[in-house]
Amino acid sequence: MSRKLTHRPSLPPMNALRAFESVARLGSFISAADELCVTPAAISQQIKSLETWLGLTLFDRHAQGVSLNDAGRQAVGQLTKAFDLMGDSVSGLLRTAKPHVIKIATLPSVAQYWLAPRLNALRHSIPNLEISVTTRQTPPNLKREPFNLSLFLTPTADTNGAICLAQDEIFPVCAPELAKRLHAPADLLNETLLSDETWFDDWPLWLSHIGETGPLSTSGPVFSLFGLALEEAKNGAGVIIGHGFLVEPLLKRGELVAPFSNRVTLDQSLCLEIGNRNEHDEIIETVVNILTDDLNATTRHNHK
Amino acid sequence: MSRKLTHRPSLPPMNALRAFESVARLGSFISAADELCVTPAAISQQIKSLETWLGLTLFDRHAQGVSLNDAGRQAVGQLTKAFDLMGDSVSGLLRTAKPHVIKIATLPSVAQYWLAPRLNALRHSIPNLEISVTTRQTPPNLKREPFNLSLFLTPTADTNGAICLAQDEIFPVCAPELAKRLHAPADLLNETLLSDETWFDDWPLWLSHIGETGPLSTSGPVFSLFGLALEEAKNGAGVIIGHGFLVEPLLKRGELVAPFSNRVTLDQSLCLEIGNRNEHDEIIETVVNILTDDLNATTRHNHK
DNA sequence: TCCAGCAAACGAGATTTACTGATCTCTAGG
DNA sequence: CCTAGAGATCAGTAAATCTCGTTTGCTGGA
Repeated sequence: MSRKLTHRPSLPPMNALRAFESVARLGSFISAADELCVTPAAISQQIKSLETWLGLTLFDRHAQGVSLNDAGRQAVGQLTKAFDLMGDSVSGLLRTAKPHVIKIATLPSVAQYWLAPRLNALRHSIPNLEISVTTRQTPPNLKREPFNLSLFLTPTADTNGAICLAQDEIFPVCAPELAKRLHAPADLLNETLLSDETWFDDWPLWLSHIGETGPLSTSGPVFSLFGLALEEAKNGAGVIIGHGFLVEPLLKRGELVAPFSNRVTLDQSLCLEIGNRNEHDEIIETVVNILTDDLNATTRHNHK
Repeated sequence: MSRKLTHRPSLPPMNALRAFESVARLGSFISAADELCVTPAAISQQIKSLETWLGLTLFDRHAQGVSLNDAGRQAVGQLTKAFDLMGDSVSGLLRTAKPHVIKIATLPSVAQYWLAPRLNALRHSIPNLEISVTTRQTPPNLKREPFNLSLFLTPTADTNGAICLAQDEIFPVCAPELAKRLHAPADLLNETLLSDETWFDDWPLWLSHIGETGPLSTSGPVFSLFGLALEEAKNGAGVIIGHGFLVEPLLKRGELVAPFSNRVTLDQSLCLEIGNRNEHDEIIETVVNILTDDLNATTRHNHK
């Protein structure tokens, strides 16, 4: 009945609020766009629609970006709480309804070379376990998105509350065959330098750390996934920068070798973060224990 | 860059969450549809999309409606808090940014006959005051929607925290000319009985309360607004059920008369509710004082 | 001073999402 | 057995949201 006399709902557009919260928290339209998986233009429009609806502006616009104004600063705290609550309620729902499902978010390369070898141990130790692995380039916001675990490279500065599994260490690796031609970094001049989109900067990074500033071209083939590039390297197609925790097993098996001793330690680690959990959630504890077995091999089996 | 490798955002559809929260709180798709100003079909689809996304159901379906299941019950509390927080942050934003704007939500008839005469007093007492009156059929959720005041008929049972301005009292009124023909309720048989959509039940209600169960037809012309019907009554077009707090001034001025002494007191009152406010918000205090002047005429001017 | 580069704004068209209106199902109650 | 009420379903449509290409405004370096 009163449904016909349609009054416009006096609520602001919610998606615009989410966009605002994201921009406010991250500090720029571009980062917010990344987080929400849209273009900055979409963010720009959402913010604009919100400001129009409210009849006031929320950001000061500068040439080099935006910054919250007083009004925006007032609102962001509560909004962040609200969206966190929302995310947490959904996570909680899924945890309770499907306690045997573990959702892990990680980098594609970590999933393939670090996580995959350990999945069998997990399935073996925990009957009925259902593991869902989601690969992405950026870590999820565990307060919002319903993942149980996240496994990403984290700058050493902000490893609070995370379990560090391995310091990140980079160095060139290649097929044993090819390595015979390499005696010093300068020899790389004659080789194909492989790289991938995620770690595109690894070659210049390693070269500059070892003091090599020569004419080495870092413009070899670029693969969309580290895994693809690494397979090529195994086939002898070129040299690639490997990350210690990923290539260690391959080195052990002799499928790859590290032609130089120059390892560069980066200021970041492979870190395991745990999402909000229910009380007495033994499954997640067990999973974490197994994944961290490499770290504290002596304290294994102390779960349950 | 990583913007291109579009991972689907791991968040549930927010509008579906809002629909769910509304249904959970109100207990039915239809009430939720009313609250959100959409059809029940829309709610049904939103709920369904949410349940599909989650991979679990949130309601038990019965023929006569839905009821929350365990999963739904777990989630609703947090979600309600989240949406309340969201609404509150927006309200706070508007209050702070535009402290001189007072938004009032009320019934159309109350706006016209009760509020309008008092607006001048408000404007007169508070310089620069900007009053925005929104009329609708159902009270706003003050935790969510950015109104400063709401003025609606509230059942006596749930007047907690509200200021009751007048008990609701209904009785027939008509033009003085027409009243000459009316000596007892039975005389209404020969008259046109006016009514409006909002208070369509007033005639049967009054008749049954005074013990009149006769053949009186209550099927006179129905106006979409009480105000229109009342104007017709003033013009002598028929008899209408008036609400005491609305027609009192018209009776005083002699534009209408109450032909019978049978007044029926309903179990509801005109109540003023105040939305979340900032500390030290003198303007809203003043407005409330002026609107409640009728009640406590002796304590007036005690604001400031 | 001029130019390159970054971040955001803008506009048009494409796409996705959400809503409506009509129809169908189920069941409690007459 | 029939009816009324609450949902579910479906197809067409309306609305919102997004993308792409371009433009603007500013800044820091040549």
